[in-house]
Amino acid sequence: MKPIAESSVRRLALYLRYLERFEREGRRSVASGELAACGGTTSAQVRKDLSVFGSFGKRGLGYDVGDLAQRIRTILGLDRTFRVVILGAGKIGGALAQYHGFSRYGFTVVGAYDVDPARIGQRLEGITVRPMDELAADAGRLAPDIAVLAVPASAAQDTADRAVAAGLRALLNFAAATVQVPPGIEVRQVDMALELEVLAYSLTTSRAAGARSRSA
Amino acid sequence: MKPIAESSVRRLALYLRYLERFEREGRRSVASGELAACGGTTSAQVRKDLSVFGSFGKRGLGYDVGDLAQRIRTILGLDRTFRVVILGAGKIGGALAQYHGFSRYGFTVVGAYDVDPARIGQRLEGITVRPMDELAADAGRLAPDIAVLAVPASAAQDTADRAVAAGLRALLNFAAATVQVPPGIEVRQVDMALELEVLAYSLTTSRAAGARSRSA
DNA sequence: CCTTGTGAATCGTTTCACAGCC
DNA sequence: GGCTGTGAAACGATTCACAAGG
Repeated sequence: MKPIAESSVRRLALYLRYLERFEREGRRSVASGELAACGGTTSAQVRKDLSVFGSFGKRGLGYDVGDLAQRIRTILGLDRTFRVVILGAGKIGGALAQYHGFSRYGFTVVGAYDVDPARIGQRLEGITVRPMDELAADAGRLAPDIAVLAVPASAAQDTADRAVAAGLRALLNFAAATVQVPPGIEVRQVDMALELEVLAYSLTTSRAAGARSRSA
Repeated sequence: MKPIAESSVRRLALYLRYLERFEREGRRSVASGELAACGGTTSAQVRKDLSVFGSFGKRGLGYDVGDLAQRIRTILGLDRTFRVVILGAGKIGGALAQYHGFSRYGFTVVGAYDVDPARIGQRLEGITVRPMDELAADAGRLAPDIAVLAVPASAAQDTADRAVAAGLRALLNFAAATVQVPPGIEVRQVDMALELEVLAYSLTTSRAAGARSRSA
């Protein structure tokens, strides 16, 4: 199975989200143009994204909602549940633990860890915060797939190292610091400060320009 | 001033972050290759990014740390403070309000709003939560630049509409829902569920592949 | 007729390679 | 010698446009 471009993966995941809404609404079929409108792209893009994996649509009619949703789940490997540990039980970690979208999209929080003794033993949404030092020992039992880093920037690299040492191969890093990991480990950065800076830039430029961007 | 590619803006903001660290450490000069290593890119990329705006470096020597930092601040418009309102005072909104990175990068939280009467009047890090209905009325006094949406996906569109009605032109949306805005309004999406799904995809594929990605 | 699936054309970004300069 | 600045080449992604099929 050839590697798909990340931008394509993102869009597919987004299509899936809308397909699931359509499923709940009882819709039967959907055209590429409608999916495109939801995700802010074009119908040709939707069809290209899908065409890599085969021909799922019916010409003149569109795609079967349920069928396409299931196919995308299979393509993306989202037809199973993923086990998540939260590293850092501060405000952000706590907020993430209770985030409802987690379970909705097939992710289960199976553990929470912190280095601060004051936080160890606290309960976050039914999960007891455990000492960070126990992460590697717990990993065998918990079998986590993904670590979410919710620690200060200064602790990000150390926490990433611990996660990797515990056998985790996918990290979602909320800290405003790039972390270095060995090859084969996947890291995604969610950097709020950076997003704000990009917004700030667009504010400073578009003031005059009057922004002729499409309404999407 | 011509519009720079978003990918370039992101990298510039990242270079700035590392330059500021170098400044604190008392470093005088830096070569493109070093900045590249920090941000996981190449020296040629760094030089291309900068060359759009002029020639700031000295051949054979590199860039002056303080000078380059200041130039990037000017380019990105980050040489002033931006005023942020937080819309949604739940767990996520609360966590964002206390996020220290905010002030560190030149963003000040000037207000917090919620529709839930139970949350109105609560204090978040020195900010009193106000009724969402008052947002438009407060906007003149607070002069907010950016709205951070920390509401459930189901409320995202309504909240975005309120923000736009209140005169905000830049939104950072943490809800797992795409929002539609009029042209000229900038929206950035921080979608944790989507990031997790991308990670999940990489887990399902790379298992066998053995990932020959660069160590960055 | 409407909508898919897809090769070809276009567009933008990244990488290469080297001349120019300190 | 070492590193910048930059045109040219390579690459990748998006858009176009149309043939094919329900």
